[in-house]
Amino acid sequence: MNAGRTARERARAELTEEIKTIARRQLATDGAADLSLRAISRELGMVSSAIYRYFPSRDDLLTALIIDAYDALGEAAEVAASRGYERPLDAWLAICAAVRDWARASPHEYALIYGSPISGYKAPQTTVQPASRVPIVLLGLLERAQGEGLLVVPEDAPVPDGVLAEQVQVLAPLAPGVPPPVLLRMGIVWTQLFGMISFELFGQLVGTMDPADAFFASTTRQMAAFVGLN
Amino acid sequence: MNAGRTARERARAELTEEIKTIARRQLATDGAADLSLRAISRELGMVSSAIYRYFPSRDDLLTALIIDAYDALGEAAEVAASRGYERPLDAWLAICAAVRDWARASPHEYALIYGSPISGYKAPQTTVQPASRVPIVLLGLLERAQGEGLLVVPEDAPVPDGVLAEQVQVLAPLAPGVPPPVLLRMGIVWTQLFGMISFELFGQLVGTMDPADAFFASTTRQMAAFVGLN
DNA sequence: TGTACATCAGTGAACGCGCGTTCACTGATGTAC
DNA sequence: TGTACATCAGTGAACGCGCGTTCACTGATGTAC
Repeated sequence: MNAGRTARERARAELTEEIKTIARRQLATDGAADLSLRAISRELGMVSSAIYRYFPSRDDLLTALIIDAYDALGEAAEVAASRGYERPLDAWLAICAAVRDWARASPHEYALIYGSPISGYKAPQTTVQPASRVPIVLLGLLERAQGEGLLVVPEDAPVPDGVLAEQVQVLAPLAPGVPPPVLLRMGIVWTQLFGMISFELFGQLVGTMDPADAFFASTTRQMAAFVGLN
Repeated sequence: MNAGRTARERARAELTEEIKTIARRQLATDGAADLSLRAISRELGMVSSAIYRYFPSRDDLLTALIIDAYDALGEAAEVAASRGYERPLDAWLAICAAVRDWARASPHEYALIYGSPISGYKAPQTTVQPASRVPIVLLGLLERAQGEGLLVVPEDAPVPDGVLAEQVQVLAPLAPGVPPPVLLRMGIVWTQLFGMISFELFGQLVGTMDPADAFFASTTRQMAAFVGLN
């Protein structure tokens, strides 16, 4: 391990991580808009300009945090998916739970990627691939269920046509063999999952479905049936 | 009109509105976190301390904007609901479209109320009632459909039990006579609606379902069936 | 193995900026008699 | 209707704070011969 890396390279990698760790902690207390390079450097015990050796600007640090967040969430979903459940339904429930658990454990990182856009910040292309990990997991699950004959296309699921049919086709390569009506429903259920989690974390469920454990459990089960996983 | 109001009172009401209008415009360019009383006063041509005659603090201005946003959205939904559609299904589609249209026309006000919480800001109780207007409209629609015999409880809709049953009961007074399985599904569909709109506005659909018109239309139709409106 | 040079991490000072809020004040508007 | 007083809108200066970014620099680490 660390073969061929100089002390300088190791120190650099460590400090880069440390900066991100402190930034994440700041995120948790102040939110993304108040993320401050000066505050980070203070906590590091360094002069403020030193940060610029590691991140060329505040936006670059934000981008790194966003990518890390998508990756952490994506990995949580992938881990849940590969835990070897016999029934795709159980894998589905596990993935949904993993996404929610990660969000509840890291609410500010969740808000960073699924909350309101940050003013003045434009996400670069590099965030696209990490952002797609969860959808890919979900489509992969459908694909597997379909292959095992455990996907029963719901009778009332409409076949998309027109523009929508084309848009749904974009998903097809990630789940060949899964019929378009199911792909469309996965899109719906995908927005449902994150909508529900956002409502829970952002306080919209207070007074009704909060605490949301029971609501979440029932909903993910119903959504499974909605896409044809039984 | 304006009976009994002094010139002072009128001027005060007008300036209060003007401050909020400028604030909303600032929201649209900079986001809520960057909302600045000094910038508003500059645009008003007044000295920065003058704002304090109208809003005791920045947080109070934010609260006013939040309440206005909830009220504007609530009213849009109420107007759509009372347009006299024969079929509850059409009223449902109209309400969903009205919510989306308002959100697309006022994306920053939408983000203010349904986006990430604003750091350091704690919403007071006064926002609760305006926030409940959309859910009340949706429950009222179910109630009406039920009364007209146009609500067909879906066969596969599970009856909530345990904690969930109690939570669903909180909604019951707003839609007496509507069976618990449908109330629960309305909760699900409510999170779906806003999840889908947030994804559209916050850029999460880019690359797949964006532009989202077709996706939105198909989804709201399927969600109507999901709650039993046909 | 030792030396000369290049690379890079971190310093410290500075630039130019913006913010929310308080406070004593002037002068206009409103009210009571 | 006119006067005396109270209310309130807006001023201007100040307090105390924080920010991102640049730049010339010192000194430590790494590399080539």
